Amino acid sequence: MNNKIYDLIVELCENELAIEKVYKLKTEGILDDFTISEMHCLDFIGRIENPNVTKLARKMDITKGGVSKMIKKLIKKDAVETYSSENNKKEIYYKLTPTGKAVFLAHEKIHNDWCLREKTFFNNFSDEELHSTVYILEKYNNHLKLRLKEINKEI
Amino acid sequence: MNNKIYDLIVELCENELAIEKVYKLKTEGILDDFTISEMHCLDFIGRIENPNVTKLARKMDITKGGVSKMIKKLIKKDAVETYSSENNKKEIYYKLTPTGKAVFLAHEKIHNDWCLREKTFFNNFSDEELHSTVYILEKYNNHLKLRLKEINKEI
DNA sequence: ATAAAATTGTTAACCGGTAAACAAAAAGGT
DNA sequence: ACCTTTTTGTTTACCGGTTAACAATTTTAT
Repeated sequence: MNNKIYDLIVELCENELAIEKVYKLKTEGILDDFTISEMHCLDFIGRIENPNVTKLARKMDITKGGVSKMIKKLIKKDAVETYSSENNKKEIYYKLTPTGKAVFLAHEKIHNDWCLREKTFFNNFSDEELHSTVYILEKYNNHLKLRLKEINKEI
Repeated sequence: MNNKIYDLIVELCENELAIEKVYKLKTEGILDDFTISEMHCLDFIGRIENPNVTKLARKMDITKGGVSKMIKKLIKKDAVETYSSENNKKEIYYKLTPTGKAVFLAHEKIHNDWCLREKTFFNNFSDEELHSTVYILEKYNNHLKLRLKEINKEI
């Protein structure tokens, strides 16, 4: 039994990845002018307080260089604009333009609809089954986080 | 309860992704000369019967172009060589050189060790908990596969 | 047998992201 | 106040992968 579960988890991740891969093909309207990565970036800009490249890189788990380039594109597409504080001339902050906000909202709606639909799937199971699964998944997530720390320490 | 489980699954995927991201940093020896993607490709070449670009692309779930370029690199690194059949002058097949086999085996060992270690983690749970989780994960994997088919049909 | 259709592998231009080097600005220690 | 260290954002060259167009070969239909 405990042999099967890990394989199922691996398969789960593969399935989620495959779905994310084709997901862009479903978007329409204003979202069609933006890639998934750009939507993702706009999403973070819309949620973080005074976002700059460094904060965004940390939250998005990609490099500063990657964020920097993406922001440039988003500015060119008129979805993002910059602002800065008076007492710090090094940091540059970003905020959504009206276009950016429209993308943010459209993307948020799709995401929420998707999550809702996925969550209702789990109504098919008994409380006991759900409880056990939540228990195991919580433990395994903690385990993975420890593993990640281990690997980072070893380097 | 069924609200929590989907969030845990999302988190699980993020954790697995984060681990895969840093994993390369742990390799040593002959594996150091190859990237994770190259190891992954060698793995498929070692397992598929008469692999050609098309078969590999299908199994690896990437494009033929992507495979074509990667193989070129692997040939240059002397990990892969080509062969062909007499009754088909269009298809090109690939096989591992001794170097490629060495990488294949080293990578396989690391992978097996990792899987084994992960699997033992689930010894910590009761049969009942494991049974429920396996049940739900199996159902959810089927659900995701259906979703994937749906999305592909819509396009 | 031959013409049309499908399949195979390659290439060019691009996308999203990385690593490393860099200049500019800020923070800290003395 | 001054020098050192740290932090910030950008850039360059690259990696892995995609899309679309392409030539070559094979398959299919008639």
